[in-house]
Amino acid sequence: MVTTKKKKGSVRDAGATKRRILDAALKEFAKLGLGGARVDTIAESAAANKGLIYAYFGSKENLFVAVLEEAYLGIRTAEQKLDLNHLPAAVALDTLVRFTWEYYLAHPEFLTLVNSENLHTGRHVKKSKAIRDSFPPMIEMVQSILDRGVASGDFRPGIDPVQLNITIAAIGYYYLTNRFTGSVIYSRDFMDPKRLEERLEFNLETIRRLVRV
Amino acid sequence: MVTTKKKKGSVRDAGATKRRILDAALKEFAKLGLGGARVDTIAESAAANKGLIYAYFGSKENLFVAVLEEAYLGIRTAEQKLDLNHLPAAVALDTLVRFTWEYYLAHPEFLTLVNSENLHTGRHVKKSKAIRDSFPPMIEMVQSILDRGVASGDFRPGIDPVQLNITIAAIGYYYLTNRFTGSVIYSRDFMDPKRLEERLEFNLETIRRLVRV
Amino acid sequence: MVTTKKKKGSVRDAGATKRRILDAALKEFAKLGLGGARVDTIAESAAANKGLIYAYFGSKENLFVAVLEEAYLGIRTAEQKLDLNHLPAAVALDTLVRFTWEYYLAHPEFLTLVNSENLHTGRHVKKSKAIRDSFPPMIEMVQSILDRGVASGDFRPGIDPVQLNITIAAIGYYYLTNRFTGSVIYSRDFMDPKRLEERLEFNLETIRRLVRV
Amino acid sequence: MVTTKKKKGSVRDAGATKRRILDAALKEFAKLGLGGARVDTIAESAAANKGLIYAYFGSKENLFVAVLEEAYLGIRTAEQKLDLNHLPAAVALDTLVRFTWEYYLAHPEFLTLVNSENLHTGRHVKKSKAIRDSFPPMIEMVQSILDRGVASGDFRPGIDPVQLNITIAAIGYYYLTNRFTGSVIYSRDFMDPKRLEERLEFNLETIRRLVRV
DNA sequence: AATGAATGAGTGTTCATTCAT
DNA sequence: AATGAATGAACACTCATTCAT
Repeated sequence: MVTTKKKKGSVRDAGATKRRILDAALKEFAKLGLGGARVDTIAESAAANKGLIYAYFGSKENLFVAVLEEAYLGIRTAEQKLDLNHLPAAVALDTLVRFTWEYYLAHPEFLTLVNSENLHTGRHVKKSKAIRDSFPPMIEMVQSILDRGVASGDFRPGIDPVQLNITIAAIGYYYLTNRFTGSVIYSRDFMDPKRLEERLEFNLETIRRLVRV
Repeated sequence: MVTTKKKKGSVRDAGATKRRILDAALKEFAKLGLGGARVDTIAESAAANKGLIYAYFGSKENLFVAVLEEAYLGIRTAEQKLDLNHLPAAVALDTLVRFTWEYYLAHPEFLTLVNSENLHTGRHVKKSKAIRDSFPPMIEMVQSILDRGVASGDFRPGIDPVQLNITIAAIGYYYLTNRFTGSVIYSRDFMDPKRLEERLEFNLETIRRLVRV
Repeated sequence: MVTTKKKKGSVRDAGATKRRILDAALKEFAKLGLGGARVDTIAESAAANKGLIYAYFGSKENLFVAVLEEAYLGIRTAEQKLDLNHLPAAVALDTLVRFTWEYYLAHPEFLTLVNSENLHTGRHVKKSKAIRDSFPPMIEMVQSILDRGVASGDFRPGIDPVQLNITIAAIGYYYLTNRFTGSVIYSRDFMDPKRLEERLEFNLETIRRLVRV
Repeated sequence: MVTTKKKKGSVRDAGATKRRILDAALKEFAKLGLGGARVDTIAESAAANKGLIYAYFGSKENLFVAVLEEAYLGIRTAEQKLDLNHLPAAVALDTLVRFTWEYYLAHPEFLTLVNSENLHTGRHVKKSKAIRDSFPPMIEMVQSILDRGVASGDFRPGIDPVQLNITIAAIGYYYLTNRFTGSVIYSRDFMDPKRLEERLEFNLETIRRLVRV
């Protein structure tokens, strides 16, 4: 039996090629934004042909949407795995704050992608039903944590889960995306491990105080 | 008799032309970032010749630095005018939180500029001594508010003014820069006046709770 | 049935396109020098897209180096074909003088290219190992002619082959590159066939007298 | 009596300003050729305003003509001062060869200017009656040297003074304008004092042998 | 499925020249 | 006589996209 001949690493495997393109695109878009990213660079670092990008995704912009979608689904999926509903409210909230921080730290591309998308007025996110659909469950989960905390007497009532969620994101996100200007302006290395630990603690305290009675 | 007006607004006044260029550049950079901004567009909307941009600023990048510098000094100057040292600590802190929020709301360009600068790893901010020098006094001011609050028994001790400041910025900044994705994702109009008011209140509460004993 | 011809001469043949670019570039650089040459003009007269020039050569300057290299190797190759080592010394030297003259006449681009390169202080020639390596064999050949001439009693000893070579080049080169100012200044048409013939004879005599005992 | 007020070194002295412009232009044109020269650079290094260049010379090209004219007249004037008619033919000819070499060495700008003018097909030289008129006397002088040499039995008859003159120029000019490519190609420093001396001797020998009986 | 040659509309930047003062 | 602000036409180079093979 004859096996199909290969060239380079490209195995005439549409799925694998698509995967490599998405990975390369994520890196490129994360590093340079939608406008700054170069299709040539993506093709090269995906060890794929430029034409394939157009065959599979149609345009640079569509590729960006695909990448953005994967990024949003990535964080949502990881979040769901936390299984916060089985934890006491206070622990669940701490876990969420910690998870958010650590996810951002491990996936700085996510932050740049979201920034880039907002620079472009959210034009692409609007198109993606997958992204829009991924959020309500998350809000519900936060709501449920809040409800349980109120029931247990640990949390004060009346907290808007959306506002809370935005704040949890904000205090991690801002520190990390603005780490470059921050490091210069405040004369501290924002990425020093000690500093990162310190920031996480500060954020945990911020959220604990925000919800407690 | 009326003095003869020249075509466009250009009256062979270098200062005025520079001003128009800076204003136009701020808008363009804010809307599209450093990479996405077009020198042609800036020239056109400044009613200035493209060559003049190069005569006065040397390069698109230098122009960005000039704009960035103005933007940073703008917020710093406005902040100083608050004269927070003459207010009771709790009032001063509320004022700072409110000011930060309102400044961001009134100057959304500032946020995009900072985002763009961070996309470019803070390369330009490093070059500007004016920007670096503008921050220490601000930190001192926050420190002084904290000190007074601790002295009056209103605030708990041991709060890092830098972390506090970052958090004050974060909870406003994040909501506003990510208003486009936010509006889609959370299915609410982030810019609705009611929502804005609500967010400001939430932020005030967040910071009050963070510092109190 | 006739095979369908593509528009222009571009048949998606990288080699052919490169060739056309080099040919067009040679003409343009020869006519206007490195600084005066226009990439657009080269692209147009090569019936190639401007982008391809950059894809293949990287920059205008690199293209110039490629052209310069071809030009130098062209004259060196033609010289080698003369096979002077099998001729009596005096004949060989006459042949070299005549060849040099005729090559310059047939390839005036070579002269302009070298002038342009010297205006740019030889910056590009330094980079090209191919050019540097092409000269030593030529000097050896001239040396060998001189040796044979001395051995046969026709030439005087002690002549530096490099100085001789420079002089052979000089008396042809100068007349031809400066033919425009020369024609005006000396009120004669430097390119008149009679005049050219006359100059060649004068040069032959100059070199014969220079080497004879 | 009131003396006119001055600003900088600019004395509101049309003559002096013109002089400074011409000097600066000579340097710039010599270094970069007509095409490569920058009007701004000339203005700056002449400590003159760009507008003045246009007021005095009309255009960059006219300025080039003025510079070219001065350069040609400069060498012609220096040549006349040699007063070769009072010297024995052989000495006069040696003196001319030596003078030509030394003038080129001391005024490398002259060579670049002439090269640039030939790149532009002698367009400007044609316009200058002053340049055209300066040559016939020189040819007559060479003719007279040749005549005296023939009469004294030192030189052979029938030598064309124009061809001789071209050769005298060529053997110096070529070596010097092509000193950059030459140094690379022949692996010797063409500007080393020893080498220069050696070349002059070689040239003197070349011309002596060319004219002798 | 995959390649790489080819395209055209930009993009930042430069520069000779003009003109109001 | 002198200045410097202003202009517009280039210019080298880039890049998303298309297409023949």
